[in-house]
Amino acid sequence: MDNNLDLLIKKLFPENLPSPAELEIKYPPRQLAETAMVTRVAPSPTGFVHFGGLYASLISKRLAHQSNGVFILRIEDTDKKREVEGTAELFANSLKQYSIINDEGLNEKTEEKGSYGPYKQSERSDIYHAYIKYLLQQGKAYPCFASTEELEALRAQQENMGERSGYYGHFATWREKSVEEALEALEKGLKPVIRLKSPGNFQNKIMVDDLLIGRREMPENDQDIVIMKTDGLPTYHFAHAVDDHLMRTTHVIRGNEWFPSLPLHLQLFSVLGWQAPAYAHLAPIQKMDNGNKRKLSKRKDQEADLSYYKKAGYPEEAVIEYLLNLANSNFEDWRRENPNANNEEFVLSLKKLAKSNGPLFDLIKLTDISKEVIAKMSAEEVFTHTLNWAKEFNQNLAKRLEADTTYAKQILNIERENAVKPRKDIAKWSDIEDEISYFYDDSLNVNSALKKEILNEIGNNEVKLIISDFLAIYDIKDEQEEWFNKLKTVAEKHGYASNNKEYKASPDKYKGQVGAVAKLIRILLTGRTQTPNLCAIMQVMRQERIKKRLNNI
RNA sequence: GGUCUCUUCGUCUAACGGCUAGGACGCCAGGUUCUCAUCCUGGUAAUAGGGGUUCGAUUCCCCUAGGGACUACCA
Repeated sequence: MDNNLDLLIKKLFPENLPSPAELEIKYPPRQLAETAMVTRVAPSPTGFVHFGGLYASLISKRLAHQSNGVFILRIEDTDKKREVEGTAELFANSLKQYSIINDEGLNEKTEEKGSYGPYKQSERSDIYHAYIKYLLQQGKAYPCFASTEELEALRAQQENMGERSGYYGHFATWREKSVEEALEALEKGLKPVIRLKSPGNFQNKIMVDDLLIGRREMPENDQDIVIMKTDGLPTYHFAHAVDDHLMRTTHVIRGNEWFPSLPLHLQLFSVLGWQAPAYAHLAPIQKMDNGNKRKLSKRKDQEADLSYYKKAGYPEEAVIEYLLNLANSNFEDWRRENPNANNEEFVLSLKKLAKSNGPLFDLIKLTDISKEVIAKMSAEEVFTHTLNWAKEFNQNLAKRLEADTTYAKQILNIERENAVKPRKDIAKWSDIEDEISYFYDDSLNVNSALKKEILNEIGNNEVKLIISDFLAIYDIKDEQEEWFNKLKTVAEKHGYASNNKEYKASPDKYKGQVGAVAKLIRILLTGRTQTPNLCAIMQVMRQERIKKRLNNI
């Protein structure tokens, strides 16, 4: 009997495998302080980076680094059918862009760092096999040759009878089969999966602890779940237990879709004789869809994919601050008290994460945060970010910026570095093109409807007189106050009140007020009725351009 | 169906069982400014419903309703 079991195991795993004891030595407990947290993010490479993945990564990384611990990036590529090549690198790259640097695992150059690897599950087969072999020897796991059709039939039957579906109890037929029967099936060329022989009873209740959800009662796991698929790769559940034990993870932070699997995972740790890590299950970020909330989904929501923010040109910092705000609502209080601090200085608290079922994604809130973030940047920073963005997503803008970088930076500095209250009208780099277009002669619409309108309103001759009077006294070096005084002088000369109060007091005495003259100049100069400070704009535009535009009636 | 979980302004959320349920975003109104973006003032709006326990319930308990997750050889 024992000989036959050995034979079966040898047929299943002919290769030379390390023993569990050897693996314990190879991956020893980490020499870290008691309070240090070892966390990891473990994406499966399916072609894109999910917004929720960034959220979990941010929290995991912050908690690890705040406690002088370790943050790991592990790639869960055990599903060969769904795998999209290059996603692992994409993930590492994206994290890096958002300043979420992992201490161990893959980096953006497809190299690995850290001594607890490999960090790609597809390269850890020997490790998983070692433990599966061990469980088989112990009689805690068994091969199962049930076909997909058989399993489907079983499920249908269970549904008909109103029973819980799954492979458990007396439904788990291969659990009771002899080693000889397994050998026989093997002889026929059938490929088995390996199942856990669950020691659990569904009637038993166990207490599970979650750092966010709290202490909860759940039924024990009694499902003989698959731990190794026919292709020899482990399932998520098994790989999770093995990897997080061997990598000495202390805190597993992941989406709460895993919460129902917690009894199973605790059982796996117990069967393997290991201490389970602490768990924190995060609520997924959701979206309103026909009046119902649902998880952000890749297929339906473009904002689920991280590349959406990149393409639109939201600064990474803004996205991070939005997520920090979702994670800990006191972040915005902290930000108000520390307006210029780096958000890295904010101490993230696991306890303050909301328990609710998941916040709704709010683009308007992100936009607000983004405007604040950009308002604090220097012209140089805005220029660099915009140029980098434009090189990838808007070639024309990139060319324009590079053609005269000094001019571009001057434009971007209007009401920025010298301003008491910097402008807050840019939420993303893609907004810039329109913001600055009228500074460039090839983008100015010289025959705009607005221009015709104002010329009609005031009269061509009158406009010419106003403009020539203004140009006669205007000096490019004029600062705000002087500039405005000159504007008032011209306004008064042509029958406009120099301030609003006077005009309102006796509207009959005037054609209008100084604002009307400003409006005229603004339209001739920019083709718009709404722009930043005109005086600042004119200083940047330079004398020749001003003359040319103002005289082009 | 089964297991689990959640529910406070439109949204994100705060409130040892104890002030008029607080803040932020949005929206609205007023003020400042050459227009806009700002900035300042004010306003709008919530404890899902029903029972208990209690001097007192957003908070504790029960029921109902609704939402979400899981229920694969996917993660």
